[in-house]
Amino acid sequence: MSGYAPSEAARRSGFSLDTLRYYEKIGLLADVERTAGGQRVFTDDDLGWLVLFRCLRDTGMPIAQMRRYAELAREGEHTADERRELLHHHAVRVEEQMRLLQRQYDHLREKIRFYERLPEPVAEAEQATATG
Amino acid sequence: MSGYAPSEAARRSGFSLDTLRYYEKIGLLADVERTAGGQRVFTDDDLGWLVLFRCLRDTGMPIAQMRRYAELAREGEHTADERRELLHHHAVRVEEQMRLLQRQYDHLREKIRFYERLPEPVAEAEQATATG
DNA sequence: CTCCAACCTGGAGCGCGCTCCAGGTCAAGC
DNA sequence: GCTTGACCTGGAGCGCGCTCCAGGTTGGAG
Repeated sequence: MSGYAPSEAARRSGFSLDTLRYYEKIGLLADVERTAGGQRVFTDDDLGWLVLFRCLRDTGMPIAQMRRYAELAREGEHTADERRELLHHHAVRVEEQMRLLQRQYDHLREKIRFYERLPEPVAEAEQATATG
Repeated sequence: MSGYAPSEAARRSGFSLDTLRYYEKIGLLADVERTAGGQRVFTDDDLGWLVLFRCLRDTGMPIAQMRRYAELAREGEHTADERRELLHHHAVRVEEQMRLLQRQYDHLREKIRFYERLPEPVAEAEQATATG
């Protein structure tokens, strides 16, 4: 229920074993519990953090910022405002990222349409060059 | 009209001078014209390529693949099919990327809503942990 | 009790995409 | 003609986020 071997935590989180160890080493993941012999035992809470890190990483947050967030959370409830702001600020940048991605995707589609010679007339400067 | 100094090409393309030189060095940008003294003169065509590279890079295409595309284009018209396929394949990956980004953005928004304590009840496992 | 796969550590190395540097050249304005 | 800022080259270095390695330990199955 709550106590996963490293390989199981890796499987569930989608991070590699090395990445899990790395995240702990740099202080992103708080010190993970150990068996008497020193082997890691990941809790559901750890897994919850990993899900969050996956979310933040997939949306392009740098590790330094994730660590900042994690440290704030460890400091206690009084950092909630700062954490919310950090996430909000990140969300704004993700929105920009999404707009840019959509815009460039549209360009890409147009380029592909050019190759497929669909009847829609395209008169953009870019298409007029020999870049195709 | 058609003949830009390096600084002007950088300004128009949004790439740094170093990046422009780098792109030429690795064979991404074809050999750029020079003045008698050896200084680069970028053409409108070069600028068109840079716009394309910007598009592909912003959508996450690795440089090796961009170079492949550029080389195909230099080989001539008979590579058009392969180029179209390359772009199409990339577009598919961009679509996946957009879906993932949207999904993780939604998670992020939910997390932020949790911080703002809006009345909507959230019962996700992730929220139930101490990751907040 | 033995075996062996999974795990441990510290630290080096890597792949990507630039970015910076030293030391020298070019060219437009005065 | 001189100055000065933009430009040139080859090559080293960097920041990020892992990834791999050697050499040793642990612990569950048989």
